[in-house]
Amino acid sequence: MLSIRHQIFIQVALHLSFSKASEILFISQPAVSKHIKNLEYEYKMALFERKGTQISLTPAGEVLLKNLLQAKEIQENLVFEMSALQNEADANGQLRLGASTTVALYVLPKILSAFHRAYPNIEISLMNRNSTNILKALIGRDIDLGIIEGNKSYSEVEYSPFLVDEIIPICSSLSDWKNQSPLPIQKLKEVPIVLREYGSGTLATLTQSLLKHDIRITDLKVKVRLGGTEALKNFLLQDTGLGFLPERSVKKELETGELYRVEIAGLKMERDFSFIQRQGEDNHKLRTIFRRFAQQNV
Amino acid sequence: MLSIRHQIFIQVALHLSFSKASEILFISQPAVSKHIKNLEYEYKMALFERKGTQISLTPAGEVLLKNLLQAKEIQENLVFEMSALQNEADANGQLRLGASTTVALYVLPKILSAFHRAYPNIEISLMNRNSTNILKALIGRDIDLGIIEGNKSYSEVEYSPFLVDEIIPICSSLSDWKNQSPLPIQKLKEVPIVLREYGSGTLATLTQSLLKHDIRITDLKVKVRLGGTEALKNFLLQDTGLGFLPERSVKKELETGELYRVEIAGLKMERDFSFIQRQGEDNHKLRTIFRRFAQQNV
DNA sequence: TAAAAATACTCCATAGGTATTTTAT
DNA sequence: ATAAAATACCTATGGAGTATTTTTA
Repeated sequence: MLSIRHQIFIQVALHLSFSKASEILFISQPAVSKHIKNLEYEYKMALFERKGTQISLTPAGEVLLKNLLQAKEIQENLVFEMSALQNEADANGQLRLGASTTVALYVLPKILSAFHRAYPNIEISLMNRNSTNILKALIGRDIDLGIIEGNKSYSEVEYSPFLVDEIIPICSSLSDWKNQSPLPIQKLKEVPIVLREYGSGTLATLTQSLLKHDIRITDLKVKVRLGGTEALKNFLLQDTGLGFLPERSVKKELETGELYRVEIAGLKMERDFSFIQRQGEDNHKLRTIFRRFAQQNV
Repeated sequence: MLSIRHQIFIQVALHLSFSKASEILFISQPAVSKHIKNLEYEYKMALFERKGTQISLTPAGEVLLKNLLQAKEIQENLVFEMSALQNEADANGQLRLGASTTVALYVLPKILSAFHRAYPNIEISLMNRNSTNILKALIGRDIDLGIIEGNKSYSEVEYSPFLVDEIIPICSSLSDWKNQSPLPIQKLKEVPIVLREYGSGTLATLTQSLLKHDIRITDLKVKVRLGGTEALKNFLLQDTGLGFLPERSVKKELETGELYRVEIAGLKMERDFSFIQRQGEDNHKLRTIFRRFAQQNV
């Protein structure tokens, strides 16, 4: 849809290199030079500043890039819609997802597998970072669709709800706390606790929920702090302490009986996950289809 | 920005004719045929149905057109932004406006003249219809920016406020009602009145305002009904009756003393005019600039 | 002196033309 | 018979290549 010339410009502008662009596009470097020169003649303006071996965008180049990236979004959608018309299974396109750990590890694998069966020609990539970095990656156009905690309605971003994740108290089936369930909430202060590291979303939710019962993290007998859901899970499997984990991350272990869900009266820990995409890009059919598919297959 | 091929497709799809498109684009009809054929080969789908001498879009053609029109919006914006970078006065583009009578006749001329002085290379066209038809023209993409009464927040359309128009009671300077000002509102029922035709916005506002004082149009002694503001104004200049007109339409006549503003206690008649543009097309710089310019130069 | 962009030149694919045929009303 | 699109065939521009030079860090 976009003229070859403008497609070439986009790559040069994104990589700030004529030769890098030529490699990506599988054409020669002089061809790239010529196209950019033609564009500069066409617009009667320099699009790049040549500073020795480095190049950078001029203001005109920035304006051009901004508009072309918008058009490129439409082009990608067009590719998808046209290919999908022939046959759903032939639908063609690429989707760059980003999600924070719980979703990326325990929710998406099943969904992605089913989605891939339904649309085998869609290339999906998944980035796994914390919410802040997913947001950055979205704004920086490194991903097309993100799934993060909360929905703080950032002005550059559109939110749509995905799922509610429950954090539950867990102990090993060997642990004594299994028999003491349900546990009165104030009793928590006497139990040896295993926690996630500072900065984890799971820990933040736990902190929030306990505060409602006037309990602070510092009131707890914290035995050890572990980085990552899996590490914590594996620790609990070997230990007698009590830990807090997303229900989805221990589904299998609860079924096999390796881990046990301890009831704590009145303690409900939930966090919302939402889809995010860049403002004004809601006419992108593949993203909409993926969102609906995910919402229906959680 | 769009490849030549797709630009040609757009024209064929909009006019549903290969030869019409060839005329518009100043190329031969066989060239058009070839390009469409190539596109159909590229997408591996028919884009047009050939039914004898007529052609129509296939579903695939519809999808392609929809996406390309979105991209064309961006292309037009790009042309404007790039040309404006060189020099504001060189800014290049076209703007198709639509407005209802009061605005088109009494507000826009001054603004358009000033705007043309500031941006001599922008082609402006102005369509003058009633609010409903302006809305239709906007949705049908015959205009880019409209100015209509009210702001009923139609889902396909974005509103932004422009100005408040006051409707005032008017009589000729020869008329006796000039001396009876201010007039008690109930006295209106005894005054010979000249009204606009059914369906006019001015009449609707008048009807609304009188209803607040429990006065119906049928309570008035309506002498004559006239189609159009100018007709009504010219009639009043020759007559002794009382009429209602937008203040902006009689500004000059009030200054010269040919017409006179009758005060009616407690009767305030106002209507809001708003800019309208298609949803999601707010990144169109020329339209934004024109809106701001107009708002500052009312 | 090495890395990146620009220049020079060559070649061929394709956008565009004219003339003509096909198709459906 | 006429209007519109398709086909055939020709031309020339411009997009792409290789080889080489220029530039500057």
